[in-house]
Amino acid sequence: MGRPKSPPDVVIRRLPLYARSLRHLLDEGVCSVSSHDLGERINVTAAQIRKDLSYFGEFGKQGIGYDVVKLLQHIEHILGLNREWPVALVGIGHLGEAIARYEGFRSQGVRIVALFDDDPAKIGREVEGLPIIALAEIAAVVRTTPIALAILAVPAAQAQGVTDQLVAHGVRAILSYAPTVLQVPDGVWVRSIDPVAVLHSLTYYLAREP
Amino acid sequence: MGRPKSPPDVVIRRLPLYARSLRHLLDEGVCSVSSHDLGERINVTAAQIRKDLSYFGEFGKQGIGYDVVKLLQHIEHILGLNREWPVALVGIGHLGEAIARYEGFRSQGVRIVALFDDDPAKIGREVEGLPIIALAEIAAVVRTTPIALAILAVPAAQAQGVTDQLVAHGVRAILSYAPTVLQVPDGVWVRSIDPVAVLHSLTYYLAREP
DNA sequence: TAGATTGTTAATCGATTAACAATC
DNA sequence: TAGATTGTTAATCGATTAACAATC
Repeated sequence: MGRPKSPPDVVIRRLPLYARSLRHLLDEGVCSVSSHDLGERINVTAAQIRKDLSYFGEFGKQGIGYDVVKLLQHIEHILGLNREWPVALVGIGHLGEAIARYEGFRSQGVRIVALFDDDPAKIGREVEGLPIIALAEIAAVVRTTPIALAILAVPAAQAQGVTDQLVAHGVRAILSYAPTVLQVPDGVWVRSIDPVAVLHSLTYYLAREP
Repeated sequence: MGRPKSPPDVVIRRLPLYARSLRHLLDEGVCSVSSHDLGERINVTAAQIRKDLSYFGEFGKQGIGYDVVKLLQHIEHILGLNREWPVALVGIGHLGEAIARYEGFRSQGVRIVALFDDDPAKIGREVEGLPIIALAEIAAVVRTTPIALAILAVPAAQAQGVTDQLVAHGVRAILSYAPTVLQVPDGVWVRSIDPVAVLHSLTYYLAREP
């Protein structure tokens, strides 16, 4: 009978790329863009962009294209980027520190508000104005600032344990840099960034070339 | 008439996860594993593992499963991880330095052999025993050590220019951390790590929850 | 042997692309 | 108006899953 399909995850993962590209267009002073031109910038077909957007509404004008400002606002709203999500960063080694300092993370919709690490040598140090605190203190932190989103930059061996603690304190989405597959209950979202696995898939093609 | 299909990229991207899981099994002293048990560890169905492996040959025994050592060797060979691929790391900011120092990158099959950055303040400094050199020196470097694989940790604005230079000097696969879509000629492989885009897709689900 | 598990084929599911009426 | 481009439907393509004969 056709209740409206909810958008597949693969579409949700493309929306941030559309948003970024629209921000660039905005910077360039472009007011209006067609699905074709937008697609060219990110190597996606025009049909796919239109199909993706159609899950959420009608944002364009026939014969014209999309108003850059309005489409960007719509997508940011869909993604929840009109709010600011407080983020916990767990694991302040070299990588964690780079993440804490990375400009790009001070972006639309998310803000790192707490740094956790259980190494006594690190606790108390500040990075970018935020003190490093023990993970045990998360209970106190979420009492004043509920944290739904966390970034995990701990060694693989600790990743599952830390995940369990985060979830127990209300975290419902995790971006993990740990090279391991995390098990989480329903209702919790995990995405992994796995650069070594990516490198290891690239070598496949190198090994097979002329 | 059915010449054998070449394995889809999605299969190639899973192989490194199988390999990693097999290495863990090896560490645990497990000799033999079924597609079911292997799949459970990485949230993949048994059927998918068997189908994936079938693109490359027959590695198991009915009634028994797979010999861990042999399957691992096969997969590493398929991925080209039996060789060591010299890797160039370009962009030694906070992130680049974290990558250079990251234990996990000193892994099976790949080794960072050169650090590039064009910031005069950085050139000459050493990280983990490797000197930071100007990108212009890549011509000299590849003369002695041909480099097919590069990691890009430069700002988005420089990413395309750096990519063009790398490709001109023989690089054929790039792992990019720059939040931008790179354009490359045929025969060059690019994979992007885009943590901000991933965060921005997670907020979608957070925004929609109870 | 009986039980387990592979490799493979066919069925299913889902995502992408093509096409086009609607309309700016 | 004529040309351009949307939103949507149907067709295509590709990936995943189920099922099972083969066999250890």
